[in-house]
Amino acid sequence: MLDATSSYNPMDRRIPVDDRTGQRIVPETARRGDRVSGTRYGNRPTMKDVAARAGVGLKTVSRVVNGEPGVTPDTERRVQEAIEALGFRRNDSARVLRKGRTASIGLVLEDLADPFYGPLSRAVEEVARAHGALLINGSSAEDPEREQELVLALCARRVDGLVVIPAGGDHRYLEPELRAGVATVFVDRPAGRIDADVVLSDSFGGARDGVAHLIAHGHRRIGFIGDMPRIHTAAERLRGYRAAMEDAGIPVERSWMSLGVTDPQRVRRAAEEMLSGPAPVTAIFAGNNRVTVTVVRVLAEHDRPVALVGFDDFELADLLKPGVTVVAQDAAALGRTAAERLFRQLDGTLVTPERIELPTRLITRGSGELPPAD
Amino acid sequence: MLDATSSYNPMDRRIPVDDRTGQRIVPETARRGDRVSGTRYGNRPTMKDVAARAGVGLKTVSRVVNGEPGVTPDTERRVQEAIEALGFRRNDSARVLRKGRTASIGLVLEDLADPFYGPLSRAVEEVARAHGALLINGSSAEDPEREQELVLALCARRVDGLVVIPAGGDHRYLEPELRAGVATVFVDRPAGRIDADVVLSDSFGGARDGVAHLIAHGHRRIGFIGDMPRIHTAAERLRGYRAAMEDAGIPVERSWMSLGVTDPQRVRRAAEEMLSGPAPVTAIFAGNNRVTVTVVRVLAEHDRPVALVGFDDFELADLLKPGVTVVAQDAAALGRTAAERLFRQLDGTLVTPERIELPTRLITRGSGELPPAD
DNA sequence: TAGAGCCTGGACAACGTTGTCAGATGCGGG
DNA sequence: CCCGCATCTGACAACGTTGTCCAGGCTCTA
Repeated sequence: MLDATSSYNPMDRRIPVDDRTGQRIVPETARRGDRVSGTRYGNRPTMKDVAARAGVGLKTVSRVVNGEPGVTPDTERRVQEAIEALGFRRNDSARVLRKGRTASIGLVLEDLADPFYGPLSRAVEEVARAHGALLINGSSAEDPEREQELVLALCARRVDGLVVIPAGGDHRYLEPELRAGVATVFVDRPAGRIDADVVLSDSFGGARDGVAHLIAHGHRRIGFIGDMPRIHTAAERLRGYRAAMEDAGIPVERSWMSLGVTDPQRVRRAAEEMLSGPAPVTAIFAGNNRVTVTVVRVLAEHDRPVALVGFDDFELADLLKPGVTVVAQDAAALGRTAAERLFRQLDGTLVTPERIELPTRLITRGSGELPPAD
Repeated sequence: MLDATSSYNPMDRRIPVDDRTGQRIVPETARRGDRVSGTRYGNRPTMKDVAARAGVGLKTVSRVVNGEPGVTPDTERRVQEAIEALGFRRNDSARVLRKGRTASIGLVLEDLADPFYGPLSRAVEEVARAHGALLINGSSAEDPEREQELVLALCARRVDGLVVIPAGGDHRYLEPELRAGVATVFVDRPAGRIDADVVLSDSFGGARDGVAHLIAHGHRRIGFIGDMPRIHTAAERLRGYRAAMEDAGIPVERSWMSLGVTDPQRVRRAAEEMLSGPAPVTAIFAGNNRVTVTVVRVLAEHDRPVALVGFDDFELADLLKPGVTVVAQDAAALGRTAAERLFRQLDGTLVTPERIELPTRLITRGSGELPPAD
């Protein structure tokens, strides 16, 4: 774990006590009375300070800061000078308290470092920016509790809206928030036990098409490696795999499927098992990005050519030998669509929650077109 | 551009006016007087509402919410029930206003979608989390004005600290913020005209080592493709290139260097030019991630083998044929180090600004060890 | 049984901003 | 010269929370 034993504990619930004496430490605010030339010592100038310096009223400063009409150019100049001189910056917390809106939206995703979420996050940010809002984001690390913790922290900060890539399966804890008017859109996976907007990729259709592609190239023994079925996308992709196999009248063997496998070592083992034995698979369908990459590594060490189709595109997939055929989903489009719906909720254009599925696209690059090496 | 003509304009400076009638629209707050069973209609319950429902005083609710001592179990239970029933969530804006700290830090980087910044961002987030703080981030898109806009917006929201990957070269606009006690750390590139903490990779040393590596493998005509020298890292890497060449006594020809080139098409053209003509380069040093990838693409189409070393590692570099030799920097370490310094500033452990350089690591994978094909 | 001391709970002000409203100022016309 | 009007300005309350401080009720002891 990370070290967090510092004295910076903004949300600390304990009363600070001096280690040696056991005395209560004098809280910061008690020391703040001292004034140095009009501004609180060690603190930021307020509109009041600006007003005093410019020799005008408080509200006049407010008007200048917000570009409201009704201030003579001369007064405005004096105020501007005072602002400049003091380095005044409006306190948006106070503003929010008064106005009710924060002009910020929250994004909760699984892991910012995952290349799939980078573009998604960026797309959400761009839409937010176009609406004058800032983006606060957090990674749930695929942990439902951490997701809830994050979401509630964002709500406590009164974000105007939430874009959530759910880790958990039960989002009833959001009900009071929805009632309070927090716009909410779920992305990539549907919300659990709650009626809300959802924007998804067509995981089922994409996986079915990808597997059908392998079947069309003559494969019958096709492996599937994917995440835990409790994750909606993983379950849907598995369903797509099964559907394609069933459509082709191929009974699926137990040993061809590896579920809930996600870390490289286990993926590696799973792939190696499928590829050994008396009747090894001749093709593999990889349920996501990370799995695909690991499988590529395994296949690179493998002598017999094995076909591969992966769900989700990745950089350089075209440069590998052979290029990796993938079912591509558009992460940026997911983010953009979700954010746009969010802001339409906020301006009242949107009322009824909907479920939107974005199509996927099969990109053939070679690995998915290899014939079975029986 | 993105559509932003909605009625959601939280930071709008104009007074809302009805399009057709020209009448001023009644502002939200004017409608909020209506009360429904104790809570503001369409609004969130406050501690006052909880207090009323639980039949206790306001401060008692505050105590329960913050886990402060001095509340009988029975009272606490009643308050908890009221909180539950009303779906109360503490308003952190008000809290901030009162306490002075927001428990959030801002991160301004170039582009969240860039694979280099994902891990960096995540590392900052983890440290923040360990300190109970949330992360707000924004992309500057390498635009100094947008950087400043973002930073100031974050300051207005009173983030406790800032981690900035600077796009601009002049950060004097941050002076009032620093004076006001906003902890600030610059990452990846140094701050301009201001005295602040900086955490960098050793771009100069890394580039010098990378180029020296090529020289050690017999190359003398070595190309350099990098970003605009106004970007500090780009300038440093160029300096490293020149230093290595000079150390080896190789005079650098003008045509070997391509600066300020960053989009794929121009990188492609630059690489092709270096590789043609009477005395083409036999090796290329790529100044960053994106350049490296594009050069790999060009070389893949090229018949004669050309050695390549890239600055900054990327996923799958090992899987290409040949594997790409890189000077790796640790993005996560950059983020972690920066964030840790930030919180040490916040708890007062750290006072004097410092410049920290993190070492790079040469990872040989094949492309950098190719002999010159003279 | 009275008084000291502790524990619990609540009234109140303050944080920095914005909306309301009324007062001040200046100008032109009667 | 004074009134009316428009324009500009400022006093004040409110937003929801937390820190301070005091009151009232309890227990314990002399």
